[in-house]
Amino acid sequence: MTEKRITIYDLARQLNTTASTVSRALQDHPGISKPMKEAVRKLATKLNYQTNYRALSLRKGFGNTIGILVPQVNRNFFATVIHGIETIAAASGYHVLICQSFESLSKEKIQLKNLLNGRVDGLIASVSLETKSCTHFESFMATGLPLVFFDRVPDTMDVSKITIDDYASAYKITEHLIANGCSRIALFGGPEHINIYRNRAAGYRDALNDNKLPVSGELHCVNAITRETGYQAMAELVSNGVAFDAVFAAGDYGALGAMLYAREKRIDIPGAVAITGYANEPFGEIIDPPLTSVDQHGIEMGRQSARMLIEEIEHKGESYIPREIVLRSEIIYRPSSQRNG
Amino acid sequence: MTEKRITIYDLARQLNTTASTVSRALQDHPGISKPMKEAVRKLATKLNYQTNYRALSLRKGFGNTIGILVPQVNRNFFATVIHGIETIAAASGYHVLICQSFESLSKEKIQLKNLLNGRVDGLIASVSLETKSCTHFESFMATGLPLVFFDRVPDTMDVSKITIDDYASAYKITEHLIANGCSRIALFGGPEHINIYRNRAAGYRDALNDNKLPVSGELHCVNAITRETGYQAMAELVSNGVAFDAVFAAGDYGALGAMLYAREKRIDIPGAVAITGYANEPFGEIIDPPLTSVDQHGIEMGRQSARMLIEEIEHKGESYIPREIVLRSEIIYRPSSQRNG
DNA sequence: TATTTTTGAACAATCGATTACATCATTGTT
DNA sequence: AACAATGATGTAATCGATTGTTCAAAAATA
Repeated sequence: MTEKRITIYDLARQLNTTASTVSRALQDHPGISKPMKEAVRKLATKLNYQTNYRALSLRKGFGNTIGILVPQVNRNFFATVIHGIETIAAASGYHVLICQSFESLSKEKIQLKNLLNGRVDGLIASVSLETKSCTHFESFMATGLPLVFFDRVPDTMDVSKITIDDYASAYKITEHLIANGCSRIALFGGPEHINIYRNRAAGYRDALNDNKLPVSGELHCVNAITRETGYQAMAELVSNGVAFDAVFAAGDYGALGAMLYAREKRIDIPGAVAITGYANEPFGEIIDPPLTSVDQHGIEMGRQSARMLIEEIEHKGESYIPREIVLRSEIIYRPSSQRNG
Repeated sequence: MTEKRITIYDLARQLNTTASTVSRALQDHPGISKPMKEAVRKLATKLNYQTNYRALSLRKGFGNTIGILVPQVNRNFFATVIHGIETIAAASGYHVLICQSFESLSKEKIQLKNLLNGRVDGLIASVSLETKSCTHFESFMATGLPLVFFDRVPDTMDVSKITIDDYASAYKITEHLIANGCSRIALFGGPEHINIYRNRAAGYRDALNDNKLPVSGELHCVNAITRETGYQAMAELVSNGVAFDAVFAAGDYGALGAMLYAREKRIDIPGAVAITGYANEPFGEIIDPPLTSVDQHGIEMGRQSARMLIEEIEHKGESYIPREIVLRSEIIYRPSSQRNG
């Protein structure tokens, strides 16, 4: 059952030569004669020799593997980013190791510890909702491993980051609601220690201010980015008798909760309440009415993250100046927010 | 910048002892004195020593890592199974390495090659849609690494497998459609070299036969499991003037395509055409009308897969008899298929 | 033919851990 | 006082690859 793995020593023995010769032959080293190379290769394929990654990476000190740490893979945005990373990684000869924090700080820390034990040569990460302090990421960096953040990035750290224009798109989508006749726009926000939610909230507020609309506290639902909290936030607005004619949700799932509540209570969308989301999850196109949202160009974000990280990995030793890239997002206008159309 | 990693040799040098003592101290070996253990541990934490996974796994011959190879992580079912696997893996001290085939045979082969190079101690897999022959999985097994398949499993291979009762649930859901007055039920199938689609189709056919309903070729849409192909299949049925009053889709995305076509053409669901899906993707609850589907208990499937694999890993050497587990699925009845109700 | 150059392959160190075995000092036994 | 038992470390081999150095034989040159 447990058949031994073939090693270069096995090959060497059968060919009456040494492991070093076998190793060089397999690498097409110039110092090895043609017939020897032939013989080695032939035997290697015959015995289905596979180079032992563990030995190789120990010897070389790197393993051509990049780690990805995301809150959840079961979100279209993250899955898409991963896809983008994989295309670039594969093209550059890197493998990808995916880990999830499930939005939990403690799990994030555990995953990070595993990763830096020599499993990866660099990391692409997006922090969990619970992550306020980043000491664990700092000790990851202290080991000298390159790190690139995307989307949810800690702003206290001096690392490469890639984000989208959260502020600008939130501003723009809020103005879109205003243009559609909304003046009392509720904000379904997320934890503001996370850059994206802070920036989206800021864009929303500034758009209101610039349009001479009041920013009201009762319209600010602090934690409403899941389906459940979105539903609840909507329910509370209604039951508290708060007057509002739109919801700007900082995430699609919060918007979904709002829509489901509206459906249940027969609140007309967008007639009574216009709704917009954020992330352009696929269900937004399916739901009735289809949901206006912001596409974050996940594939591109993934590609750029991977390129940055690989560059850092391959220039290791030379001091690398962290870069920050901000991608332009795209607002996808759908019926949930358009009153005249 | 590139700060050297601390090794046990560094610790030994600073403590005027040897690496073996340090190693033993860190493992709480009984032969090491208390004060020495204390000193080692203190220095280790002070210098933030991390054991080198590459060296460790080379030495030990295993790395406490299990690989997962799935078509896509961006499917609720697969993401859920992965979650289930992770819970068990974490509890047993294993890490998880996730890879995607993106439904492509060639990518599946590449991922598999990477995995067997000593990166994992065992693999949990579900094959891609393109996978007809399994020689690549056989050569994975030939290296002696344990392998467990779930859901989409090759029936030619003698390995542990975990599936759900596709046949039974398809039979039952077809009878449900019949009970709702449907007699001309279209089958939106998938490639029948994949066990699950073959079994679902068989359950459908047998239910029709047992209820004395004809199995008509024109109602069998061979490849309709994506949103696009589902849409197209529906369009073709209609444009070919085929009489049908229900769709049993072997996958939720095929059902989604059908529903979107129906929505576009104002075909009443379930009045004119009743529709059922398979996999219980979350959008099924959101879409209007909500979609009847089959829940596959992904978490449980993941848990059991992980348990089986870990057991095989830890009993390596002893010859292991492959097991097959069939889980009971659950039909989630929703309005898309209920005419009286 | 004697000497130098080239060629092809062997030798041995290394990566960072673990672990069987050897060694030494101490304590206990008779 | 002689000897065994114990406890605490050190020595060295090992996992499977890579690679700088060495070395012998063959080829080229004088």
